[in-house]
Amino acid sequence: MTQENIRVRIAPSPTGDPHVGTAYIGLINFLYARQRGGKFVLRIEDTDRTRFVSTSEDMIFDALKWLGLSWDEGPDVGGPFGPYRQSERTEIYREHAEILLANGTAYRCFCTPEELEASRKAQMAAKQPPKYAGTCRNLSPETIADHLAAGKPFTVRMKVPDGSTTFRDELRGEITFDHTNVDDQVLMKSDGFPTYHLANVVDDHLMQITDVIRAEEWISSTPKHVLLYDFFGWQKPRFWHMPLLRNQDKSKISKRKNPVSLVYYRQAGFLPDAVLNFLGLMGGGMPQEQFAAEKFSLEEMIQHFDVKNISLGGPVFDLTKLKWLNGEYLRALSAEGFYEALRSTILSDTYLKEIAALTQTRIETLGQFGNLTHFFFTDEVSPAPEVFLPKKRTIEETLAFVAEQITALEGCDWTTSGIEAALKQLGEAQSWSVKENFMLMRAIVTGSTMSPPLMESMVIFGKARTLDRVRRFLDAQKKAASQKK
RNA sequence: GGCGCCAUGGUGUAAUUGGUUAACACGUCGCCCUCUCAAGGCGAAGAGUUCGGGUUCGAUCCCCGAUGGCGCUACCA
Repeated sequence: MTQENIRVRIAPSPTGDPHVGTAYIGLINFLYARQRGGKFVLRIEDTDRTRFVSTSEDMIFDALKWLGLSWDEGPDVGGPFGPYRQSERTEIYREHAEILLANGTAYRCFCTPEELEASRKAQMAAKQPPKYAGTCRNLSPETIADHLAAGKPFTVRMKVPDGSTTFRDELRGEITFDHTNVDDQVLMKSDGFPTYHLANVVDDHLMQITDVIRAEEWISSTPKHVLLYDFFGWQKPRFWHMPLLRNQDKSKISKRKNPVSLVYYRQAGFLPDAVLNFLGLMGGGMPQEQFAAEKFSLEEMIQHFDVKNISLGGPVFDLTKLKWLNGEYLRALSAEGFYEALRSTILSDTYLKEIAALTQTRIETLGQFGNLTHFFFTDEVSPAPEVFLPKKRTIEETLAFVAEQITALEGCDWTTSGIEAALKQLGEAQSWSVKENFMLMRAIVTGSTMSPPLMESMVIFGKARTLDRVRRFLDAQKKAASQKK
């Protein structure tokens, strides 16, 4: 038996803050590679230009480095199978789409988004499963030539044959999908970018990935991928689908119900070792006899973790337990180490300097520094209704407005002007005065009606932490409101 | 709705892969320590393994069904 060169990858999309789910899947892949002397590849899947966030890629790099999950090949370090950014590989996908077009396993589709939407609606109304109607499946060469000559935009779809696809999931065994449930997936969008399905298969093959370890949500599209490998005549990798991290209510983990940004965990003062340890607890994987206390390092995970032991129920990401674990790591630090941890995060010079600048004209003795800035250093503030509720507003409309504020903040540039513009625009649309609008936000973020400049404070406090604070406020108030009823 | 995946205390996991009083960790509660609060120590409550059928001398574990949860169902990943 020849020694197989194990190669695995994680493929995050730069669509926002780096996600705990990425860290989780990253950890599993990292361990898998390290345990087998394989390579761990980082690939950026930036094929969706509509959701692209320019700052995202660097945040992903930083977050993974912070955790200590280093990659052997990637956009920043290069490697023999680059480029590792899909937006730089469009030519490759185009060529491969041509191959499929030529061998008859794919076809051009000239349907417009509007037509597709209408068709989908009709199917839904008729209680039919929404599926591509196949309008362009068998166009004559002449029609295609005409459309092309007319410059009509088109997509490339895969031509799913009759039958069924069975593949092996390393954790679950064989899974079969009847092709009546596999749609003629778009492979190339009309903007010339590939969809995930094409890019993922092409890259995994070209990058010689041996094991695709990804989240469970991909199971239903795996038949499409398997079909594509067959269309190309390529050898398939092994598939491992990891359970999805969950909110308390068991739904797929989401920012609405849980902090999911790694930036948040970092800024809120979690230690990377604790986060990694906690992630390693999700789904099991570590032998319990040897680690009954459930505390272990990355090195110990490399030594003892076994992907095959992952249990398939979706684990609830329990912040309470993460905090306990983090506390354990904090206590294990030397006094000096603990102080250093503080100084490099929540009491860093840069953080302190930025905060100090806001207070100089607002205090009369240095001893008052804390009075004005405590909210920068606490995990939560809980303003009473007298503080946050505008005089002429009901609690219901206020909370509804806060929900809107969250949405506005999520989408804005995290600068003073960006925040101000987003909030003002929302206020105007909803007929909230600037004063009501900003005072409410001030109360939620600082816990008080008196504070340093709001926008500056929010910028310094950080997007991830600010949003978490506002979301938690909303959540708590909603609960309080519903209990009253 | 269709298709798929999953199912052990409130939460995360164990149970020589058919034989245990179902174990450990978090959380909760109580006691001790203590100027307070944590930490730490000790202890307790909490699941008869979603339910119903099978197979078996015997099922947490194997099979079938039901129920429930989750995911997918885009020119998003």
